[in-house]
Amino acid sequence: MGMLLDKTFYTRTDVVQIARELLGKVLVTNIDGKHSAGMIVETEAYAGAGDKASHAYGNRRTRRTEVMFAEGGVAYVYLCYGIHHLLNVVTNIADVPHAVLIRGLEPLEGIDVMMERRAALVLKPSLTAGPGALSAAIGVTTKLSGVSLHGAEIQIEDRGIKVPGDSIVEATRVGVGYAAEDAYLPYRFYIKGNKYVSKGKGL
DNA sequence: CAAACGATTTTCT
DNA sequence: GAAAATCGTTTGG
Repeated sequence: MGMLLDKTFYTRTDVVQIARELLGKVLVTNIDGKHSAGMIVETEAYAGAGDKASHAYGNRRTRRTEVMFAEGGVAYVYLCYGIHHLLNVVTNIADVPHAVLIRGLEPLEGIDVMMERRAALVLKPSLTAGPGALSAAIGVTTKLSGVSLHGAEIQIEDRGIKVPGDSIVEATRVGVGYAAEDAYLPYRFYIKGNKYVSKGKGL
């Protein structure tokens, strides 16, 4: 219980496989002195240089995307629409900008903290269903971009939760229609029937 | 230096 | 179902 994922989990080269394996893992944060944790139920892979949907397509290297070029095992947090913080897990070896977007989380611990951060009155799936929503709930902001997943603020644990293969659904990514043919790649994974899976936009 | 846009969510009609 | 909110990053002049 509570086994931190080894660094070698993140430095593997198959980002799609990592995205699939992250389902059922537990994302833990300790931010502003507040603890919260939730099970990952939805992810999307972003395959760097060859993926038009990735910020790092064509090895585009800027101050923002620099974090993705780091060795796997750090967080990449991006601000979208000036409002939402999206949490990604950087994978692969250094200089290969692969990442996995965490899109859905099932609350396990610190639910009161999450609700407080989201100003929610009742616990409902929308608390953590969706990348911007879950980031807000667990206190992740762009200030945490680049921090290690083995550090104090953010960790990902394996608590022995097993996700049966037939409960994993493979699908196309959400909100990346601008990526042309790459928008149809089966890079999205989620746990079948889980209430905390985002609906996405065009489903 | 100025302008356009987005890996989304919420709210209103 | 449609539109607004809102600002850092990127791109062009």
